[in-house]
Amino acid sequence: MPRAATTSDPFNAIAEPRRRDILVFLAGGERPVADIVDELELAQPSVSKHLRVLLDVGLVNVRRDGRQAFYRTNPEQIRTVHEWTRQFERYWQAQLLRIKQRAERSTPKQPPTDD
Amino acid sequence: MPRAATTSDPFNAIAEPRRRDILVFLAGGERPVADIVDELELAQPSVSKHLRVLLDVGLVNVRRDGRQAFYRTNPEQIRTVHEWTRQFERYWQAQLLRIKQRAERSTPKQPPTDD
DNA sequence: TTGACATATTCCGTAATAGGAATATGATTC
DNA sequence: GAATCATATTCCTATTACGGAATATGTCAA
Repeated sequence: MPRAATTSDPFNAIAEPRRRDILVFLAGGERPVADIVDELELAQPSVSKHLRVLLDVGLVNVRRDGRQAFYRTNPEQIRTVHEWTRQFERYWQAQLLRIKQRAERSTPKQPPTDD
Repeated sequence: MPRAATTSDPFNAIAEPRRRDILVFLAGGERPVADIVDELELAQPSVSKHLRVLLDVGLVNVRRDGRQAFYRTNPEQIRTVHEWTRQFERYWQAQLLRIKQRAERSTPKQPPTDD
């Protein structure tokens, strides 16, 4: 089985670095496609294709006005990924605590608590 | 250019759902490969291959003891993804606020603030 | 209508994927 | 040393991806 489609979920969609760049650029507010092309220095068809993927998974929204298309990031969908990673928060906090305690033990002004 | 290698960064590595399952399973503490095979009901070679990818990007660590290999999630590396998504936090908070305000406006007990 | 403009799609080629089956490596036990 | 156990790697294949170039679609202006 090959890799899952980029349009299958936000995890696959944000695997591509250019798409992450686009999401960051569009986070502040809606922008026409040409602005993305100029700012990120990508080919226009490439931008349109990336936007298509992002649109399919709901990571961006469009508003069409005349011949322009204004895209903006849909932060709610990024939140999906944020929440998944958040479940590991307690583990990296524990890890940081252990590092801190180790540092305190090497300069024992205060008696360290147990591990 | 095809998609970036799964071993290029954590974003690509966690694009695969089974790898996310493995990371969650290994978050609580180290486990031998056979436990992953049993718990997630995957073929053993498949698990070894996924672990290889996760190891290459630093999402897991190994401790080898005899013929067994004990893997555990390295939460610090997942934090990379968490921090990237976190930059959108203010935007989805603003979005939630707008939704809340709209709800208040439809039952105007209190005068709503401006949009 | 014609032409210019903004964006989207198609076609092509190369490269990487994940699963399955078979096999390899390496450690223990007899 | 031989058999067994735990894990890793290799080979194969179908599928998908992304970039580039060319082209299509749709809108506005003259």
